[in-house]
Amino acid sequence: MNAQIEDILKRNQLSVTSGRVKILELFLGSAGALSHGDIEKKAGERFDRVTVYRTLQVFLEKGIIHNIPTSDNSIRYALCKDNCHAGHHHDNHIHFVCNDCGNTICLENVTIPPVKLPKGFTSTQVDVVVSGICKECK
Amino acid sequence: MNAQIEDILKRNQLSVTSGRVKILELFLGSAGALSHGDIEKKAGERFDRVTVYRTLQVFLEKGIIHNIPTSDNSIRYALCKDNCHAGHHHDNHIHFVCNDCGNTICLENVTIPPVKLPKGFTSTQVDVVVSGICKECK
DNA sequence: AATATTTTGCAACAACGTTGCAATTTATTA
DNA sequence: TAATAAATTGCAACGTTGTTGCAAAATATT
Ligand SMILES: [Mn+2]
Ligand SMILES: [Mn+2]
Ligand SMILES: [Zn+2]
Ligand SMILES: [Zn+2]
Repeated sequence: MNAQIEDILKRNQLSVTSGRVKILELFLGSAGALSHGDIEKKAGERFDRVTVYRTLQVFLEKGIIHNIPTSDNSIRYALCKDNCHAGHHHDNHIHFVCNDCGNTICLENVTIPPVKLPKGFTSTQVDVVVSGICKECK
Repeated sequence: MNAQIEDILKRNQLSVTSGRVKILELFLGSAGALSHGDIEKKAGERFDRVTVYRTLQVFLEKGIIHNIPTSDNSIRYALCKDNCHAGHHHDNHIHFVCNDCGNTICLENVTIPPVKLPKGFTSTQVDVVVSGICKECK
């Protein structure tokens, strides 16, 4: 089994189970972000829907993955590259959704631009989601 | 009946029906954005769920409202201030989600910052959603 | 007022998401 | 390694959310 995957799980005090390993494999092997549905399809029949829900939730809590807001009721998830922790992410990149291929990707090299809020507002997180045509589909 | 509301509908070649009027009243009377669920609750028992879905869809297509992406599977909608048209919005503001009161508001005065994309990517829309504590909850 | 067009509500359904609990799997201890 | 403790999984059952077809009702047009 992939040592990197085992390391991710152990580092986060999670039991190494076939379901979690499989889902991490999917993330590591995927160019873009994955929705719950994507994972269910790609994982085959082997895992119960509920297990996928619970696994994503745990990964999110531990800071192993982060989620990407959408306007179509299908949250996408992607691996955190940095050492993120529960509710304390260091990811600071924007996300791109291709209107052609549908892929959602992390643009790791494009940092979140500064946003000046009106007086009285404080911000804890800024999400930037750009949609358009990706490099591959151009 | 509110003349402004009738005007919005007529301008968009939509029949003036009690459901559409009611939903526009809700938007005009609300400080923040509304989810489908919010509208169903606030509208009372008077309208069928399906009518709310269809109305929001039509309003979206006509450019009467715009939607705000979220990470919790509950899209929010807000009135377009400018003269937006089907798939051709002029709104160029960011959105703020308060972690305390839960309100989602359009910050009309905060424009979307420029985002420099990697070579090969083209953008048609940029969504910025800031979460934190709002002016009221501070 | 009569007719044509559009919208609505209902019913039925599909997809998505949640919870409790017993069985299984994984981790820990001896 | 075997026994035990702890955590995870699958199942079943359920609730919520979103979609579609169609006849009835409302609205717009003549
Ligand atoms: Mn990302
Ligand atoms: Mn807005
Ligand atoms: Zn693409
Ligand atoms: Zn607030």
